[in-house]
Amino acid sequence: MKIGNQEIARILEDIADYLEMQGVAWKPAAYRRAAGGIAGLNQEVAAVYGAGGLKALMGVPGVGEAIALKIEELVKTGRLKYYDKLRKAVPVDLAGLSRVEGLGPKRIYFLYKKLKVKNLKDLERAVRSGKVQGLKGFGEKSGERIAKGLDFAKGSGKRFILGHVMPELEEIERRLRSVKGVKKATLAGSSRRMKETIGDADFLVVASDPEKVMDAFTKMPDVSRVLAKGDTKSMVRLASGLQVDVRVVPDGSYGSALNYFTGSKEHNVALRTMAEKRGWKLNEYGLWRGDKFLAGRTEEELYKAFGMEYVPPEMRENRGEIDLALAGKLPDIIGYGDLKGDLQTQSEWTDGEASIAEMAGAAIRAGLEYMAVTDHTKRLAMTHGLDEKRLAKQGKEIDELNAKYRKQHAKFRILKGTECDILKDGSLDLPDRALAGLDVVGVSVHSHFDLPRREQTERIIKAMKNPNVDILFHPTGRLIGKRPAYDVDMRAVIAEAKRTGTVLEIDALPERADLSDEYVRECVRAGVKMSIDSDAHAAGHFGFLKYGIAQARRGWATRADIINTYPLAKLLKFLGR
DNA sequence: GCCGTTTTCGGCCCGACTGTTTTCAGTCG
Repeated sequence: MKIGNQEIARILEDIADYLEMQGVAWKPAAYRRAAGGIAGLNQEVAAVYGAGGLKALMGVPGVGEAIALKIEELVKTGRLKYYDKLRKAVPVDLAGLSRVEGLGPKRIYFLYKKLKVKNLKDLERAVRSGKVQGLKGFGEKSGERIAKGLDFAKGSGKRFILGHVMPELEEIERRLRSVKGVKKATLAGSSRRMKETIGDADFLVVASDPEKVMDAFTKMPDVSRVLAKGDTKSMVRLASGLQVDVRVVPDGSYGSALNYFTGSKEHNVALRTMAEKRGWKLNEYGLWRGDKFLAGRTEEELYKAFGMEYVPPEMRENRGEIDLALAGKLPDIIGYGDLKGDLQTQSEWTDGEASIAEMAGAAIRAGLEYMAVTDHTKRLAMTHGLDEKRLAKQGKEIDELNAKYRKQHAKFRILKGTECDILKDGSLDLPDRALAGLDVVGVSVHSHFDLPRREQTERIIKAMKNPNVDILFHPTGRLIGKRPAYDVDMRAVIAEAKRTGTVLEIDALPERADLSDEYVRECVRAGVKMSIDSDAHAAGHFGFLKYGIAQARRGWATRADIINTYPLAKLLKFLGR
């Protein structure tokens, strides 16, 4: 009965598609905006409605009276008569069919009318039997394209985790830069904004010979299909399934094009609206007053022309950054080189792959000054979690390593820590006397993910109240694409963190990215400190830290908000050690 | 259907690419 935000957003998207089939103007866009507004909410729609009724629903971006009434019906009854009626008239699997490349609402409707295609299975049959080819508007190529799109749609249509695809994207950037005649080549789009997941990737190129760029791009070894190849724009699908686009733009428009293709769409729309209000025009070719070019060679120039501070890509979501940039009051967000240490790492003492010495070596190479060893505790038997005795033994090994660093006059220091399990009742997996002897105590949930919200929240809060506890690791427990966050009242957790001085972690492991950017924002607002940790289980994992920093930047965190930007002495003082 | 320092009407981003179009529709980003 209880209906979630994603479900409501999906229904609104479906309604948009149905309206588009009928050729209705503007409404589809309105429903899609509302769906976006719902999907981006940090709170359950049902809770919003419960607290403030219709009025509160209308406060959601893109939701007006008519859509608020529909949401009310959905929340109250779990159904929507208007939607049921649309669906009955054209009973097709919209979500499935629209994942097929080249199929939008109009063609889905057409195929339903002509061939009674309702889902991917029907479509496959229709294409195989050659019924699609020859229909008005569908030729040989269309049939081929749909057949190929089908294979892909059946498998996925999913989003990609940033940290998983970034190495390949960086490689493509290098390749593009090495093409003869290329002056500039840059990753744009959501991956430049460092969103935790991306749907596709965009590159922008300035080149004297665009054709060469297109040839090189479409012939890269990891390209599985060329979706389009033109003079200024090409699109390919990689073997991984990721779609990558490249555009060649004139040098004089590089900044405005980069801005345009970096997005977000919402940020760009706000900029464009601002331009229009001043009687200017902004597009991917530049900022114009009539025929006069005002700016656009670089992004810096563009923002300056608006009288704004430069807005870092990670902040471009139209969540208030534009007003702050206009006022010259953008926060000085943390930079990619600002971390001095890492406060969550695992070693071969439990489920890590490397010895403490090897991990420390990698941390030093990553430019860090300290690293906490935080192996699991005994409750996680499958990782050979540490009990009090083994923890003490591990402490000796760390003392010896630190003594060696001191002798070598190395600045590096290993901190004794733990990732102590929070048990079902909120008590901890190690006795207080063991925790008291450590430099840094992290706690986390690894079991009983399905407790009811109140119980889960109270469990976590109880652990935070233990005076030995410094950090709550991966606070919501989500694994992107695999497991949702456990049901926990994060507002209450953040409030408790403020009260107890508990640090909330931004776990940088790409599939965790936990806290999310929205929660980082709330912590910044609440004055709750955070740490950015790699959760490294191997020497190569310190590279994840940059994704954690990105998440912090997307949440507008400054160095002061992140405790492992502090030099060691200041950190130890903060931890009360 | 939404929204508002052009506010209760009249706008709403629009350019590129593809296929099959004889001048443009559909899709995508």
